[in-house]
Amino acid sequence: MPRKKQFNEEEILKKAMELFWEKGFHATSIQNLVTCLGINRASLYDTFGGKEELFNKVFERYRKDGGDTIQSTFDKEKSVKAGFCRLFEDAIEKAQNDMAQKGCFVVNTTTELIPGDETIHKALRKNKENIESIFISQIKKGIENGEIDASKDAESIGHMLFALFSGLQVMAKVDPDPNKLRKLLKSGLSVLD
Amino acid sequence: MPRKKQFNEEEILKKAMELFWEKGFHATSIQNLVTCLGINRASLYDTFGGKEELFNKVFERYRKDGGDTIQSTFDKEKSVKAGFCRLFEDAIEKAQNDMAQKGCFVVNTTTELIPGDETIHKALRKNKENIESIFISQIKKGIENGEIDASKDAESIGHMLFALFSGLQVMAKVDPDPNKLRKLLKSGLSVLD
DNA sequence: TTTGTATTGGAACAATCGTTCCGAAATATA
DNA sequence: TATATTTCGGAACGATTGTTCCAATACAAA
Repeated sequence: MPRKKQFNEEEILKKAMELFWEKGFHATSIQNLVTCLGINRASLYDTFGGKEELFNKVFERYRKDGGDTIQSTFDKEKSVKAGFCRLFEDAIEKAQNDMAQKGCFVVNTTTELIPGDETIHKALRKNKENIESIFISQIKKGIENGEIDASKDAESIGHMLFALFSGLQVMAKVDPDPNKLRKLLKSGLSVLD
Repeated sequence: MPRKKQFNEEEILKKAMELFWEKGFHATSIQNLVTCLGINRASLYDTFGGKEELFNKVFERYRKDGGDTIQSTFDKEKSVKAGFCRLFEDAIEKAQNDMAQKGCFVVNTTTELIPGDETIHKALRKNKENIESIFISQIKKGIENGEIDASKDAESIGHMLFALFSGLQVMAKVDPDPNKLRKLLKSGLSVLD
């Protein structure tokens, strides 16, 4: 009986993500969304609830995808160091190809929505713990392998590389010059040697 | 003949900075400013021009003060390594004492106002070059001193420590736990050894 | 005290904010 | 084809946005 949806929900979420990612939460208006997504104002509210709910849904998507991507990046590489290298190289390449200089959606949201939004804060804390624990277990794996010196402290390096990863995303917004970013990367990953 | 200003312009700018710093540009309304600054709406426009001009003025202040503080931090310490250590320790302590978890105004502005705002973009690029050049010249000084191994690449490490510094400010918003931050710092500064 | 300028509170501006509602159009099932 | 249900376009909501203007007030200098 019911009429079919005339839009692909996945594609709409993708477009919404792009917009929120580029402009941030507060600077993105419903009118922006309606125009950009190409769906009706009423449909937006019927399907997604409202601006805040849409943002949360979109953000959770990005966050989850990001975590999975990081894990699979390590899985694809045959050494721990190569994994970290690939991870950072990918980020640099993405920054280089991103004409809008959107940076990282997670980092942008961190600085925009904390303090104030407890939902986002909780999600970000979870995200941090998730990625850091991936980093740390990789480093531990490397130590067991003999690939990384056993005198290293996996936790310290894990936290440090997470901070460096975040910082790289900030820097890429100001100056995405791949040469500087690669230099930075080389120095940063030297802590594993 | 003219009546004296009934408010201290310096204090007003300080309060405005606090507000923009905590909430960001877009989430701060003129009404917020009027209420928080305690001055009249008309006075705000007469004295500072408007929201954007006020923000730019406030931001430029923060940026300049920040750069000067960093330079004087190095000047006060007797070794290069101690300088970097003090710089990061100070940032950690500030994050710890900042109940509002505002983070760093420059980092927040970077992620909120780029892309789109060319004025801010230019100021941020200048800021980055300024601080990086301080970092790099300190490292070079350390190499000449013999304090830092001559095989190190000053520029690479300079870029890297700037990124780490930015990343630390992002992390501090999510989880300002000083223990983790100090661990991170220890690993990060080990690139100088 | 008078004069001249600045600041003040508050009204008012058009524009936009996020959100809601409704009648018309569309379409999968019966 | 008839029915049920949803999406659609668009108007409209009250609230708030950044900004401007004005008459009243306050105060330093003449």
